[in-house]
Amino acid sequence: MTVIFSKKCEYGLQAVLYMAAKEPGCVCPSEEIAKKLKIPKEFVSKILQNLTESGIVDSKKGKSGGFMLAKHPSQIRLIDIVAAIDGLDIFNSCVLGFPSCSPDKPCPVHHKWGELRSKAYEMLAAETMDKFKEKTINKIGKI
Amino acid sequence: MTVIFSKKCEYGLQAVLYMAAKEPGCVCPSEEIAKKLKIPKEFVSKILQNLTESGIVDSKKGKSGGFMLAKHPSQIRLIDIVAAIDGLDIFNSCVLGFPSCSPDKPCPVHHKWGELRSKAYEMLAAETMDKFKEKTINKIGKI
DNA sequence: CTTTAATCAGACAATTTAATCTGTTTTTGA
DNA sequence: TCAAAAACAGATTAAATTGTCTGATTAAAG
Repeated sequence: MTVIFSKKCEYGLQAVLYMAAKEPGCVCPSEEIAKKLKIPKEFVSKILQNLTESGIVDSKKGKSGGFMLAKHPSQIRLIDIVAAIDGLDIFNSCVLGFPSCSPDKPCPVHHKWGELRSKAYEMLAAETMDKFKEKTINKIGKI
Repeated sequence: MTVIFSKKCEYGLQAVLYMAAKEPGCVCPSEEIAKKLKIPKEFVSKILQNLTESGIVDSKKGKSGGFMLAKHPSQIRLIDIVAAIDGLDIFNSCVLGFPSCSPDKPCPVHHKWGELRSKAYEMLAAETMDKFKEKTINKIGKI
């Protein structure tokens, strides 16, 4: 099997995209998010608690509580979620699994892979949540 | 955590690169490969058995036996190893984990990510083992 | 004030992946 | 022929990831 992001990270990205697609400041209980995205409720709840610690999400306890974005969607980048959940190791470690792969000890694909990786990073760092509102609504309607 | 290839696949790529860097037709016992690459012997042995079934590697049992490449290094692409071990799902499934992501049901990053993914595929499909001989020798000397 | 619905905290279970172990078969070479 | 060294097969263990459960705490609303 091959993975880019962990399930945690995938769900985290989905959940934040979901919240960003709703009215700003809107409070979403984890159950709503879980149902709409068809993912486990307790799991998404845990993940959003993590993102709360990272300052990306805010939470409100008690009845009519739930989660909401802590910042305007235009201030949240895809890479912020990835960094908070999976970390940024993938953008530094060797794709072939060689130890201490670096410019002076490069693995055979160091340069070529590095280019792709940089492009991926740049993409994730350039795109903010506000750009995806319409696309997210569209996709979630079709799950 | 984030992963591109599984450990199996990483070790498989390393082992094939190692064999491709040696004299053509050279027989390598798994112990030698494991020691040089500093990876578990039994594990690499298992992986090379898999690659034998896929026709990328050949094996010779008994004393002075071991593994060797089944084809000339110029006929083995990086993507062949990936396909044999991890499969090519990563190049088809949604990076955000959305179900049935496709051109008519695209996820928010479908297009942008698709471009990067295609570039990665093309790279892995273009590069053959013979291109890496020198770089591999260099890297393994520094592990 | 009590019920209800939510986060939160932490333990637990299940699954997958990674790694190890044990033993068998095969082949070479002394 | 026999011992050594290898692949091969399959079971087992270990670790990480994913998912579930239980209960505590908090806050709103009747």
